[in-house]
Amino acid sequence: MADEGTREIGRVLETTERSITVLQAVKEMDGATISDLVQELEIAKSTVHAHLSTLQKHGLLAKENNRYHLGLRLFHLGQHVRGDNVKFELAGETVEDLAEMVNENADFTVVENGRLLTIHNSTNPNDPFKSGGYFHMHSTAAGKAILAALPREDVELVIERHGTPEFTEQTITETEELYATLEEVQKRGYAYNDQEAADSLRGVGTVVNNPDGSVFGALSVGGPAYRIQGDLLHEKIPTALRDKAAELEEKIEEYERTNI
Amino acid sequence: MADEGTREIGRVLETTERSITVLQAVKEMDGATISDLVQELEIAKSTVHAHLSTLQKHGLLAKENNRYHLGLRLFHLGQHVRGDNVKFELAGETVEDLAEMVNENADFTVVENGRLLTIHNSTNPNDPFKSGGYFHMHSTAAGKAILAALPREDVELVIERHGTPEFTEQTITETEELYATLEEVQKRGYAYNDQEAADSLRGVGTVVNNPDGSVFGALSVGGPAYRIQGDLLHEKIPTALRDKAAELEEKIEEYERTNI
DNA sequence: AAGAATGTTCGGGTCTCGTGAACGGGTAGT
DNA sequence: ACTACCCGTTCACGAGACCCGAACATTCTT
Repeated sequence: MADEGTREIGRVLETTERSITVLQAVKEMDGATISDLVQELEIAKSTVHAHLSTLQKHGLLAKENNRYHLGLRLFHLGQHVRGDNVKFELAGETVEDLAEMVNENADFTVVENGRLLTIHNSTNPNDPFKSGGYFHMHSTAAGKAILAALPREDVELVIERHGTPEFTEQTITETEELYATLEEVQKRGYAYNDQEAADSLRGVGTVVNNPDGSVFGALSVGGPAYRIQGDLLHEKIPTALRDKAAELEEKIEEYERTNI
Repeated sequence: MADEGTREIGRVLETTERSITVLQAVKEMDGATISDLVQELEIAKSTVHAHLSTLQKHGLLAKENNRYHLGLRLFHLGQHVRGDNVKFELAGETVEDLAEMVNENADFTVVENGRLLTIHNSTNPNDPFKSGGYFHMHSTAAGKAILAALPREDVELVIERHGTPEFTEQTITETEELYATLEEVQKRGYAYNDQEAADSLRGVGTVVNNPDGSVFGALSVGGPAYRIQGDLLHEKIPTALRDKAAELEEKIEEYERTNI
């Protein structure tokens, strides 16, 4: 579950990599025609065509009058990732509980390639942080909670790969300041995000560990700064997070004990 | 959105196809080692290794002590499919409304490669029909509602590709009987599923069309047979479905009018 | 109706993919 | 402790697939 073995991989197939590049480009352009892709990727038209055809044949892309979009099979595969992972299911239940307890939006996130990926969130309809989105770690409560639990060298790797871009005036962009903050987080047991990712948004997050002590992910609660303050921010949410994180870790431990 | 252009595709890249085959196998085996895959796919070990490395490098697969699983990037991509499609978002809202109206589980499904794919469902926690799953069309209310709206030749294609497997004693396995049922559905405006997919489960479904008249997907409501009966089954649910389907079609029409 | 732009098909040269065999690491069993 | 086995990883080479450019088909515009 941890982000293991990410460096130095054996042989790589260039054709498959190219197909993935095309897929990625279609995603980022929110649908594209062949000509769009030829311009964007600077690959011969016939080549792009072949990749698109192949991906379409398998449902990874869908074609709608000469525009290609991500295909529904990707949705199926994506749901499978989450649905067949008991630990994620348990985390989902915890998120729902947590959101109800504090009456604010809650979510569960994991690290993927040095960024935070939202696996579950309590979908108060129309909230901005839908599951499936990536976030930087240095500017979120969940991210800082996780970084504080990782060895220094892993933190360095994350920074090296994604930097510490500034999203608001509050964003921590200096690595020394970040390390200092992480030490505080470590002592406190949970992390704050005070309008560091977006203005007028606050959050609190705490790490969730695997039974073997490695990092599984993080639970966090967030919302508009005018609501997330005072007793709620400093007492109610941290307590709820602590309890629910401990509960989730227990559930995972029990599951692994009985099923492995 | 409709299942267009599925037949006869230009050139196909064998390397990419092989990678997709490996991905698919990992999914179906719910995680696999290299040796598992060698045995299953009958491809040289070094070849499997190269494909796995490539897929892992891009996050499509994840490795956990020599076992490969579907990677989190697939989850990200899958969410993107649904999240960036306004029509799906609108359908999601409709599903929530619908579930609340009738106080039973509701869902929205589309056709993908001749099968039904669940895009949204009203997640009463722990229900069995999570989104992302495939179902046969001949044995579900939503599937029959859609088939009834398609030209005969498309229905034939679906049957040709996936057959009419028998899930319960009630499943319609004879094509002639299916065609007769579809005509009834057409006249009635909605379809029933009386324990045809699983014992003691009933459902009602209706088609949702695009503004141009093509099929977009289907709304359906289902639950245990002891609850889904009498007035609820024959009046309340059909009425709610009709209203909500019409409402959804209007929203889509309005969206396309203002945004295209 | 003619032209422009875009999607699709086709053949050949080059580079990569697939393979079997050898290597290395870890585990179980004696 | 040692060995034998199993599994994952690397390597070199020949066969064959991929990438490209150009020609063809199709759709939309002027």
